This record gives sequence, C-alpha cells and structure tokens, in this order.
Amino acid sequence: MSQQRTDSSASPAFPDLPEATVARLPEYLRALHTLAEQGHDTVSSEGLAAAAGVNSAKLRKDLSHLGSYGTRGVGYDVALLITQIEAVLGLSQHRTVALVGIGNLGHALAGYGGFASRGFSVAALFDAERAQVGERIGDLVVRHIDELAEVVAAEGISIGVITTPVHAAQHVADRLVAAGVTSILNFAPCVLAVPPGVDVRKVDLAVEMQILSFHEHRKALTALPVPRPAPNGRAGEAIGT
Amino acid sequence: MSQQRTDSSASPAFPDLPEATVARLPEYLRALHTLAEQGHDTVSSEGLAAAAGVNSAKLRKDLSHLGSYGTRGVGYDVALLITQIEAVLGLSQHRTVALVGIGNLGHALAGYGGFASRGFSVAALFDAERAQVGERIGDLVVRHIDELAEVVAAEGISIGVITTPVHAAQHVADRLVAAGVTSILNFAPCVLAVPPGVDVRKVDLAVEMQILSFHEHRKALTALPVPRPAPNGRAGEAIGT
DNA sequence: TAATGTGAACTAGTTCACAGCT
DNA sequence: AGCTGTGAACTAGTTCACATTA
Repeated sequence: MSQQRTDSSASPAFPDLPEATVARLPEYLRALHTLAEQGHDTVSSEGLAAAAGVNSAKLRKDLSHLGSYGTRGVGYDVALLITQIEAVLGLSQHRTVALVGIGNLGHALAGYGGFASRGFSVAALFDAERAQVGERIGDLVVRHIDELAEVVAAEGISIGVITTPVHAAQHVADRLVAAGVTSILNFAPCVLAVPPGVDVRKVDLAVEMQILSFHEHRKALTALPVPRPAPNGRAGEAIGT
Repeated sequence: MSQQRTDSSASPAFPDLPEATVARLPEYLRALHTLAEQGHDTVSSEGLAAAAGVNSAKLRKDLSHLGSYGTRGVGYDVALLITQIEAVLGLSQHRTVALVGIGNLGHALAGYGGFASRGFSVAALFDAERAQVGERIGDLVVRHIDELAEVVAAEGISIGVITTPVHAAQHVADRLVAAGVTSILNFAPCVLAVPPGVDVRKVDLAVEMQILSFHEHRKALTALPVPRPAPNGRAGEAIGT
C-alpha cells in the first residue's frame, strides 16, 4: 500500500519500523488513551496487548523497535508511551486534512468528531459541483476544487481524503499531487496512479464485506460437510483458538 | 483480524486460501468488473494486475489457488473469472446487511449505493435512540435495536455493521451475536470481544490517517537530514522504485 | 510465440522461550 | 518475583525465473 521506498539508512533517532508494526502503533495509541482515561498510569505488555487486541509477544516486539520504554518487573509508563508513539507517528505536529467530494460519505467524515481527538483536523472541504459549493458544514464552507492548490498551501494541508465517485477520483488525485499533497486516503473503489514519494491508502467498504462474506461462506461449508449427528456437544461451527 | 481457525481439512472444491490472497480477491473482482464494462472479454495477468494495483506474479499465484482458469498464451476469460471469484467469496448468494447506529456515518452508509452493485444489500437499520427510530432513509425505516433478533431472523441478515459511538459498540456486538450474526464490520474505534466462530473486521479512519502521518513524518525527516545544496537535480523527497 | 502455473529462493512477520533487569 | 526485551525457530507471504502448454 505504501508506495515509497527509502534506503535503509535509518537515523538513530528514527529507526525504520517494520510496516506491520507501524500499522499497529495507532491501535496501541488508542488503547493507551483509553487506559489513561481510566486512571492507569502504568500497564503491562499483557494488559496493553489485551486492550489492543494482539498477543503480548507481538506487542513487546513492536515496542522494542521504538526503544526501551518499559520497566522490567513493572510494565510501561502509559503517559510516556503515548508521547513516544505520537512522536514516532508524527502526531506531535497537528496535521490538517482536506476532504474532496462532499457527497454522502464526505458529509459524514466532515462531521465526524473522531479526528480532532486523534491528531487531525479537517481544514477544508472541496467539491466540483456548483450545487455543493458554498454549503456550510460545521464551521467550514465547501469550496470549489479549483481553489485546491491555493488552500493546500495556505492551510498547510498534509493529507488529502478522496470521497468522490470513482470516475472523478484519479483526476482529484492528480490535482492533490499537483498541489503538493503527498499522502492520500482514497475511499473511491479504484486504483490511483501517483508519482513515487506519494503514499496512498485505500479504504473500500465493499472489500471488507466481501472478505467477511468469504469467511461466512467458509463457515457454512465447513459446518455442513461433516454433519455429525451430534452425539455429544454441538456439531459444526468454526473452532476457536 | 479474522478470529476463527479451522483445521486444514479443505474440501477439494474449497481449498483454504491464504488470508492475504482472500484479502486481494475482492480487488481483482472489482478490476474484472471494470474490464468487463470496457468490453474486454479476456485479460492477461499483466493487465489484470495493473488494474488491481499488484504485480503480475502475485496475481498469478493468487489465482492459481483457485484452480486453473487461465489459458496459456492468451490470458484469463474475464466473465469466467468473475464467476469463479464470486463463487469463492460466497457472493453467489446475495448477502444482506444490518446497520446499527444511525449517526453521521450510519446515514452515509445507509445511503451508499456501492453495496448493491457488489453483492450486498442493506436490509435493516437500527438505533437505540428514540429520536432516530422511525426515520426514513431511502426505502428503509430505522428500527429500535430491541427488534434486532427478530429482524435478523426474518431477513436472514448475515453481516452486522456497527457505526455506533465507542461506548455502545460492545453491547451492540453482543446483541448481534446473540441474534445469530457471525460476521461483524466494526467502525467504532475499540476492540470487540466475540465468541470463537464470529469474525470481526475493523475499519478505523483515524488509524489509516495515522499510518499516513507516519510516512509523511518520515518523508520530512529523510528529506531534511541530508540537505544537499542541490548541485544538480532536486534534493530530498523519498525515492521511488 | 505468448502467457500461465509453479517450484525454489527469498523476505517479512510471528511466536517461543528465556536471559536479564528492577 | 515479575515483566521486559530479544535471539532463535518458525510460519506466512512475495518474488523470481522457467518449464509447460495452448
């Protein structure tokens, strides 16, 4: 998914983490915030792992890549770990987001409160349709896509979110890139072509459902073929750990 | 993410695919539909791989797990491959979805047209707040969560989508499970506890952004530390393939 | 000849299990 | 005593490169 590649000369202060680890850090961060709210100021790898939905060995290995922020016999300092993870993820500087495509989904994301609390603020909304332009959502007004470059520069936008229909997505991506945006979150169900150095992540709801469908289908198939007459206990249904 | 595990006794008609392959099949399917619309009735691994945003070796290996549906020297029959992938994903039977939590995001998903075209239909909407219940969205009316079990049975719901606030998510998951739902797509930023045999997938928009933020941060750090005075060519910016 | 299907080599990610701190 | 941090073993996933087949 990540499309850039850098040479392996990691600065000592900034080791390049395994991609799988990077993908889990936000989850740890979320879990840590929850724990902090609940008043914990220290947590064991076991405890944090449970809160984040992974096993403790994986968690310890992940955190070890950041350096040694735990205390043997005790656990991790919650506040310290939050600070460290936020630093690594680059959340110390508050990041601003531009949303392009103010349809159903765009509206929902524009109004979503969950971003601000997690290091992001939606700083601008864009659409190509005159009908949408000028509409007020929260404390933002939808602007025309032609103003993109200007606003990206003015607001220091660092992430572009595409919530347009498929047919417009590539065009919007091109304009975002031209405006200097180097990170894109794409909700349109299509592959975007972007130059090297630009990162694209894709969220496709139908894909998620189809993956679930596969497992649902498999459960149905594996439950039936061996329809033991249930002499003892319940037959069928996939087996847990 | 998938939480069920089955023994490796795969029926010959239903090999158990690598999880990574399963996660890509929906993308191939989408690409194939696009190609079909454009009038292609055959496509090479190279062509399909490009359309799906992967490399061709990976694509061929993935498809080889399904069986031999290609023709050497020619490529893959688009229509045939669509049929096969849909069969494997269990999309031959149209799946119905229940959406719980009709806030911002729930509204957007309820109104999203992209599901029907990809094998799913939203068959019911639920909320716990009296304020929402009774509201009409598209051709559905929001029902109270207490009707969940009844409707799941009546409509043969196979997937539950949670778009409630965090604090309600676990409770809703419990009720979905109690109602017999064994696949859940969770948009609430928390880990859900579910019994074995129930699959949960999570979509967290803030997590996606934080991953982008990490790479953005890294680009900034790797671009600066070696600020060559640009004797020839542009300095900085992550290097492409 | 052109493109699939696949063993073999390689790379990334996970889990184990325990040494080493506090 | 308890919990982290980590080498080592293992497992999953990717890529290569080519034999095979239409």
